[in-house]
Amino acid sequence: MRYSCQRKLIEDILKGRKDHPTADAVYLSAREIMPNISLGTVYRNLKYLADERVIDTLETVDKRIHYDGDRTRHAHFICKKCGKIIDLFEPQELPDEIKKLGLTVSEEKCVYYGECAECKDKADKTSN
Amino acid sequence: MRYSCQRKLIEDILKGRKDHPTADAVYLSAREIMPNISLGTVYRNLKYLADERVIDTLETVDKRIHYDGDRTRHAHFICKKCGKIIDLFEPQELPDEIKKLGLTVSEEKCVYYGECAECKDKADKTSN
DNA sequence: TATAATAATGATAATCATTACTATTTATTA
DNA sequence: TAATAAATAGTAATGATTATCATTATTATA
Repeated sequence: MRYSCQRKLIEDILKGRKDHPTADAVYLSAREIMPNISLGTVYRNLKYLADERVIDTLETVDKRIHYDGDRTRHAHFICKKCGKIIDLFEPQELPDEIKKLGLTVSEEKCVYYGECAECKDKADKTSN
Repeated sequence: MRYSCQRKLIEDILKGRKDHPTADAVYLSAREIMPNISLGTVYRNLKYLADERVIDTLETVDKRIHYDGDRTRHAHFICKKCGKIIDLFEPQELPDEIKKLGLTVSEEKCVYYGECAECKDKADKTSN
């Protein structure tokens, strides 16, 4: 593994933020520091880092890949109204069927969709 | 909601199978019965049925939408080796944080990735 | 039942996120 | 330092999904 400054930058950007940016968002951040980094390099390295399990990916209904620099085991909640993604760190047990069916889990991707507290408040206010 | 024969066919196809086909696979099945149905119609109706919550969608690392005619609450396991998708019907509890953070969940999409029993067996045999 | 209103279709073009390609640059190794 | 290999920037290609639009089918209503 050859660590180019571009790859380092991309990893640092992702590790340094707590949200779940798409490749495009990472590209925008990267260009602030390295103005002529190319989008292809960002994609290539995000893919590379994900393959190497340095970062995680999050597949959502928006059909864009969201990247997650936090590899501690956690689930996600996505608000269908505002799009906000919330981390859920409390550990969950694996379904019993996993063991029964002889499956080996290497990755968990639990995503819950619904309405966040803020959007619920807003909805309540406007209905009065 | 106007129920065209195409929409009915697409719903029936999905309800009639236990796998998780992509739009393309549904299109192939549909053409066997209605040879000049268009791919656009298949996409349009799958989207429509998903929006109406008649069917479910499954977003995976392959970046294609998989459709699921079974709307009973269940999780999925995807084998990284053979790509097989296995339904996990045993109910799981929602993370406690959902309640604590005041979130309302309308949809759950839990996907586990790993190795299925068959692929594990094959790997064991070849290593001997 | 005929008609008006409108929703859905088939065919095709457009979109857009992601990947592949290629000449060039950069890093590593001998 | 030269040879080897990997990574980059820039750009073209890919491929799943959507949008468009003229035409057809479905539903409601007179």
